[in-house]
Amino acid sequence: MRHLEIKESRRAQLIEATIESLARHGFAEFTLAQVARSAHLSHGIVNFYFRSKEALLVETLKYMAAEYETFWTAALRKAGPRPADKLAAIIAADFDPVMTSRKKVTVWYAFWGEARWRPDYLKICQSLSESYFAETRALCQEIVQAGGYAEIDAEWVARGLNAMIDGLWLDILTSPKAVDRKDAKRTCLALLGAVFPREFAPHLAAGKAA
Amino acid sequence: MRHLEIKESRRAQLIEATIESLARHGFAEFTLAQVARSAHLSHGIVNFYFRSKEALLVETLKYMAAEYETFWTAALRKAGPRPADKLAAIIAADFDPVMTSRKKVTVWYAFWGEARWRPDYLKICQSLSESYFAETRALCQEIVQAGGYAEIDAEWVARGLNAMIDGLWLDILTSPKAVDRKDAKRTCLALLGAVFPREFAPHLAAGKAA
Amino acid sequence: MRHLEIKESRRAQLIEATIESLARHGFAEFTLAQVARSAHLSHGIVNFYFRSKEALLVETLKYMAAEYETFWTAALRKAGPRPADKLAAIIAADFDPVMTSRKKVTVWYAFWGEARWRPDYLKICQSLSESYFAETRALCQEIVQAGGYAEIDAEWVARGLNAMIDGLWLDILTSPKAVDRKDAKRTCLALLGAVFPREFAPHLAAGKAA
Amino acid sequence: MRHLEIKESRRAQLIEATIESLARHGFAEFTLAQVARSAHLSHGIVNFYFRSKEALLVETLKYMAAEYETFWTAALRKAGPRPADKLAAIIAADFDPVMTSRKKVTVWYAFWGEARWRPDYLKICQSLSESYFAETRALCQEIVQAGGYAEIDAEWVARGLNAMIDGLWLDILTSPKAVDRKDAKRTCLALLGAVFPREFAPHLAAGKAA
DNA sequence: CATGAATGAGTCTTCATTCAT
DNA sequence: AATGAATGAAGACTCATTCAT
Repeated sequence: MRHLEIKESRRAQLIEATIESLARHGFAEFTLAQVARSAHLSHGIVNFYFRSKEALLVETLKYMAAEYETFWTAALRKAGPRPADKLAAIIAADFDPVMTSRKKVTVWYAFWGEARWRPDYLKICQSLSESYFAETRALCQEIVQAGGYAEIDAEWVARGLNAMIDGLWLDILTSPKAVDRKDAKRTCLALLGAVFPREFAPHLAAGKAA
Repeated sequence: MRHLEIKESRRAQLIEATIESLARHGFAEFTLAQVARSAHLSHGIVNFYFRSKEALLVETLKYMAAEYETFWTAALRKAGPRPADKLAAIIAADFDPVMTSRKKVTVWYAFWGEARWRPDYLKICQSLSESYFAETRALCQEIVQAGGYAEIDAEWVARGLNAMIDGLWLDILTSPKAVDRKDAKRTCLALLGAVFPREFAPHLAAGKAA
Repeated sequence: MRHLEIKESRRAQLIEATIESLARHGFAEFTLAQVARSAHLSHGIVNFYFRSKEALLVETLKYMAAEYETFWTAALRKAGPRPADKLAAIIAADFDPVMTSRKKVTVWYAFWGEARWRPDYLKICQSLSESYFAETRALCQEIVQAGGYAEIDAEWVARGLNAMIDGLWLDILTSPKAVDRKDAKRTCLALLGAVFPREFAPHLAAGKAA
Repeated sequence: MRHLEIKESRRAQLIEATIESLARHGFAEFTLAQVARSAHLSHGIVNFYFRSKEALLVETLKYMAAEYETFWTAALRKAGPRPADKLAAIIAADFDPVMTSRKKVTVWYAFWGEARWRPDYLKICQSLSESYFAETRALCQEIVQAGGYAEIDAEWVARGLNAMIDGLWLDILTSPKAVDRKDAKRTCLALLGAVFPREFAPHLAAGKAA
């Protein structure tokens, strides 16, 4: 293997270990020693592949953002042609157990928690948020126009939907007994069903049947 | 002043300094030295009033939880008699600039971020969440029954509303330019308006007029 | 009560608390806060009655030295007229449960442990040791001369006896199950019996009978 | 040099520095910073090689116990075949300037001083004491049986001898002008000479000649 | 490439001492 | 005379980072 490949594979290994470590212990107890241990590598290696602890964390966040963006846009492509189907696909993706592992989402929220004070994190998180919001807003607008919901402001529907998804994930993480993925998905669809009854009736029915 | 009063006032002073410190620097850079500096006291004093750093943080969270519960239930009492008015009052309280200062909410989310890994925090946060959820669910159920919305599940409305409020606060904190308190409140009322159109039409109209 | 009397009584109270504290926790965990607590007095009082922590400890040691000297010379006075009786009386005093409480002896050895590095302590301990040694040596010399033990060096008998007493106390303190006061006393008398058989036969017999 | 060797050599270096530090300043002023300074290493290194200050002290004590046991049993092996020779060899070893440096013995008594309150230390000290006592008692018993001293209790002779050695070491440490190694050794032999005159006459004569 | 020893800055915590009340 | 709040120095311990091997 070439040096560059080794380098990339080691970096990936350390990023995975970082995710693992953050998920298991949180930011407060996150140390490079733990990362190294979790990656079954020596203590000093981390500063060899990453300039600093901060750099490792930023790279990890970028890695997760790219991964998330990839899988979310893929879900969109695979969805049916109608905007409602696309919205439903995005929601399904957000609560898909295969794609959004509990571990990953835990780490997402750990980063969100710190982002307030770290411009680096904030920029990455905001950028992801914005593209996600832009997409859902566009879809809502299509429905509003095509469905004759003139009195509805697509902006708030998208805003509210995004907020609800974020909030539900917090519920799943902190009160797993009270809320699970299926509940969360159904709640989001119920919101859309209340706003766009004609377009989301079938999705709602499917959600209940599941 | 009596000793007990001094003691209480110093504790409050240090708790306020803790909130200040957390809001300004986040958990990652939170140190007792900063707290002491922010309270204009010597650093040795903190361990005189609180057994440990952890104890100070837990007391701070308890203090905030009590404060929040107090004003939230007060808002409920002052509200009109109809369930919809009460729900609207709760929402108004959640986004009231006087009651929920940006600083305090910032700190709330800092604690939520850590709560995943700290049973102490988790318990306090969950308990607050649950009583809040129980109240909003009860109000939604009243509306469902009184308003003839037999097909609507009050549980998901309350769950979704709570999640949306949490999510909107995150938006306000991390994207203050994109979302403000007024937007957030209107978005919540729009959700309720979509679900319970008859009861929330007036609130919506008032929200838009504002 | 006069001020001076209060002062003396408080000092005595604090010295007793110091002994208590040292016996219970040793030097390593000895703090003024503990002393105050043990004396049921307020935290700041110690530095009011003693210039410093060190001063309190030195005063405590002096207090114990005076007490010990008093009771040891008293035992000597009460003893029979013959030198062997006097020696036996000293030994009996050294292992008398009423006069040498386990607590006090524990503290004695705590001070001895530190004395190596504290000239203040060393002086007090040495002075006590020396007067004790001088007395026992004189008694041994009397026995040597009166008993016709020309070949015996009274110096080493006294030295050895003193050393044995010290060593036995260490045994009692650290291995209470293996050695008790009675064993210790009998061991000392056995030494004397081996060296001065005629004079100590009766004491030995009494020791065995007891 | 291999890593394991470095590790062992550093640990030994730090243990030696601990002994040095304890001997020079005593327990009361023993700090990790001093140990590091005495070992010419940075202060952070100590916690790299030893989990905690306590662990370093326990390891130091274990190290000294092993060392002492080794040379004491070696002295026994090298001694002549008769029990009296063996006893004399043990005593000689105990006061041998090469084997029991003043520094080491000082530290031994520092540990003994703390042992009352530290189960870890106590166990190590007691275990050493006991094996030493068992050996000397066995030797005394042999002499009693072979020498026809039916009336003598070997147990107290051994107990008294051990106590005397401990006590004499205290004298050497605290009153070096009054007692030295040679005095101490002669005192012990005189005790044995008084108890077992036939066996220890030659040792006594040798002691006086020296 | 990789290791892990070494460093030193930074943090929590304890505690003797001071001092206003 | 007594209290206990307040200070600040000092120590144990952690950990990111560097560097020789």
